[in-house]
Amino acid sequence: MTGRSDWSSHVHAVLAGAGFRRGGARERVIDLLAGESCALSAVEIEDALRAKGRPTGRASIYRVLELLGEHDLVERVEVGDGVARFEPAHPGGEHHHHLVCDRCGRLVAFDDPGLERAIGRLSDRLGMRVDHHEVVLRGSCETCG
Amino acid sequence: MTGRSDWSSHVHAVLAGAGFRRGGARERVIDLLAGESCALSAVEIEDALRAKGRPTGRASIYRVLELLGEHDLVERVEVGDGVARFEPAHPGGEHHHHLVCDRCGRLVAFDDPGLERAIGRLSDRLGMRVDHHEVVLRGSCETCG
DNA sequence: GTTCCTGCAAAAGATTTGCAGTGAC
DNA sequence: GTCACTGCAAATCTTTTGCAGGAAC
Repeated sequence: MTGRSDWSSHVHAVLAGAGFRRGGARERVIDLLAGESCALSAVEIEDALRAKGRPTGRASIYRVLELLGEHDLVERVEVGDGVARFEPAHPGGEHHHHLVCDRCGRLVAFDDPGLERAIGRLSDRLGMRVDHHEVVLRGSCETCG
Repeated sequence: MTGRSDWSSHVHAVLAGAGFRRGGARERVIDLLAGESCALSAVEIEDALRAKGRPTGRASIYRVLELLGEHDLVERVEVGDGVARFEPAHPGGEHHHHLVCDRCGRLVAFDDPGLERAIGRLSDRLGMRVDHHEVVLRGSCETCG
């Protein structure tokens, strides 16, 4: 299992290797994401950073997320409400998917080896290169039951 | 298998049953979607209708899509480019998923019983009510291979 | 000192809403 | 005749871009 500070070090290593400098906004976004296990939108990141006394321009947040995305350091999650969310992408490849509660809007993460196997078999059957996949379930969470 | 005109009749029946009147824009959008097997965005619908000599206000298109969505008559598909796409939702429940080509952006539809079974088992295991699911694969299509 | 990074403000693109006119029932 | 449906225009919301100042190296 890949931990939080591992991800942060990995990110810094990849970006340094690609010749990028460090900067305040970048560090703040990476720090925040490293401490979150589930996906956050750009606005949620902005609000969280402001609440922590580390206000950061929204444009910078989008730029950091774009950069991280280009280097496969974050995973982009869209659940159908018109907002993109981002979460740390771990180099080992382990990942989870999401259930969206239709009543309260909450995002619940889960993983399922059987689902991963089914997608692997499907990729083989399709005969196309499949780099990435995303599964979104829609229903009601435990609280809203 | 549920055919195209079946879907159209189903839509009209559901909407009439819910007390909605008919109107030009609604008919035009329903007609168009009934003849499409894969997902279209609001702008693509607008362009297609204009090309057919049946121009329709974009706001009306969004309103029709919203109405159809509320009645589970269309399925909303988002593949990560910031645009919502819509396709007919068949009452029988049969549906397909999508592969997005990262090179040309093309949307390729597929279905896979094994994947559906895996999702069914997963839903049972989670112990939550799962009404709906969506799978998006990302890779390269046959043409871009 | 050069070049990248940041933040503000403006722009772009998708979607929603307000409102007056038209059409369905 | 009433009330829903439509289309335009304006507003809203998310995300992107331009640019000037500041920071990393």
